Amino acid sequence: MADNENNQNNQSTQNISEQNKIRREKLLAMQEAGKDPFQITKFDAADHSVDAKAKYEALDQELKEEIGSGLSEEEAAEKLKQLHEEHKIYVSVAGRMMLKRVMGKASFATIMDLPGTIQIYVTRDALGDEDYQAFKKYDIGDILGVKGFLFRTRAGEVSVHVEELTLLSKSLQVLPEKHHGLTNTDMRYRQRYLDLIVNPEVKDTFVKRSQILKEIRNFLDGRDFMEVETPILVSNAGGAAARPFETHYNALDEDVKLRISLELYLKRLIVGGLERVYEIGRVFRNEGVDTRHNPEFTLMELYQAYTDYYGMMELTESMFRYVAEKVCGTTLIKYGDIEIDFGKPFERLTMNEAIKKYAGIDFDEVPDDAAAKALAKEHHIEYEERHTKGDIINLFFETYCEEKLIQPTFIMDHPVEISPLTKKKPSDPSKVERFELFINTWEMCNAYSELNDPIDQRERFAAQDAAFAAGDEEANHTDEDFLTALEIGMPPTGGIGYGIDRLVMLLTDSASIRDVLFFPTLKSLG
RNA sequence: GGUUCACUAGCUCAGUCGGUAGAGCACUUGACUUUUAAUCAAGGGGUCGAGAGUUCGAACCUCUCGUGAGCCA
Repeated sequence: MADNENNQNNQSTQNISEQNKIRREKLLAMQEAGKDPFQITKFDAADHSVDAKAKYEALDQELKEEIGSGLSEEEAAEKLKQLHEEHKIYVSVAGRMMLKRVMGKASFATIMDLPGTIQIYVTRDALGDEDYQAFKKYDIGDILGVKGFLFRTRAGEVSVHVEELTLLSKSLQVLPEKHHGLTNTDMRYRQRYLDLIVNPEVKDTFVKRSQILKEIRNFLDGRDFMEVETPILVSNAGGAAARPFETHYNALDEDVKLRISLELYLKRLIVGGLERVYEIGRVFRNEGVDTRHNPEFTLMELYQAYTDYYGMMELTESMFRYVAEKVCGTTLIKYGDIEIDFGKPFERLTMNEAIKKYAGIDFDEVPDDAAAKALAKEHHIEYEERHTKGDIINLFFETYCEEKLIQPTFIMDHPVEISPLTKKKPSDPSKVERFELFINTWEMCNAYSELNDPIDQRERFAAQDAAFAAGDEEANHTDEDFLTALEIGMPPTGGIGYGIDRLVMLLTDSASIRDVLFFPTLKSLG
């Protein structure tokens, strides 16, 4: 603690750059002159940059129509100028100064607000000498509030002719360079606020992320789903194959885990009679980081009573199509060099069909674990001794099929061994009623006809406990309360889990999950 | 976990063979009342990620460590 304070003191007094020192001196001078920007509490930012410009263009169009085509070009231009003088639009805009061009007694600057930027024209004549001199000292990065009227400059840019200018906040740090922005990934992630200021496409991505979530909620609302919230701190983190984070709850003197999925609590709510529920929430998996994994990420799960995985396929397909259409305005999505078509019906393949298609092996003809392992050895696929035929099928799928699945494809009917919470297929109890949706080789969601047989579920939990004992650290553990809920009785139910971050990556053409998380998990500095 | 790459001014980047640390933007001062990366003139700004080693001499070579990115598992 003491060390921390020392470090901070060092930063604020010693390791301060020349430019930052100048900014602090400017602030101090303003404060001593009784013009402390930090004492200002509000500004009536009635207009946004982009709306103001649109308003002017609309008026411009109207006035041109009024003039008609009777006059010569020169006369018409003169008349238009005169009409604009008579119909000034007054605006009040606030934002961060991003560019500044001082030319003696007149200046141009660009200020940026949420939707975009607008140029301001600041003159000594309109502001008076004192305010104009003050403006000349303002820095790029300062927050300004301006009031004035709109006009078009000689170069054609709609700008605010400023009559009143207020410094609303002083920036004491130098912003990154105006053309290249901030490229250092470490700094972009640690100081996302800077990234958002200087790299406009970053803002676009996160605006889109918010729209995606909104449209998912709209879609589910249209199907009578109810949004719910369930515990994040749990004693038994189940519902997925992953290692949990562990922590300690002092008041109960009990170790708890952070949830790795939403499943077991949402199903309890189906037992409770809520019929259609979903949750969009953060889950935590104690695993490494790469371009598609962050230890905390946003999962959506939904459960619908009285339907099965075919119902879930219909819902999934409709939802992806709906969200793409609403957010991107099209169902043809460009991601890097490829184009993904959400408009066409999604392909449906069973896992065994997929392996047959891409590896030429028919696992329906493979009799037992030993035969499966022999095949794995033959194809140089590494497996563990505890693996069964189902696990081997999964390994073959991962090796030969995933990389082929670019366009949206439902992979169905997984082996029972890798699906501990799923109903078996009545026609073939070695398989379950499950699908995963693959797009661009990524697993986008995972859905089941949910297992509602409490006796079968207890056996599956027992198998998971055994797997854990045999070294599978990602295995589930028996959840007695969940079993009690199933014993009370859960209707036949379809359920799905969606990785929201990957969906956002696809729809925003982002190469890494870190580009769709404001603050991705990073190692703390020294 | 393995491996490759990156880390130099506030930011983006050069830096030759190991021989006095460079540019653009930004900053300061001056000129400039319709600019568009405004322009022109002058000036200031560096713990070369950290530490150790080799050397007469290290941003550069070697080792260790830190952070990040990519690839592999």
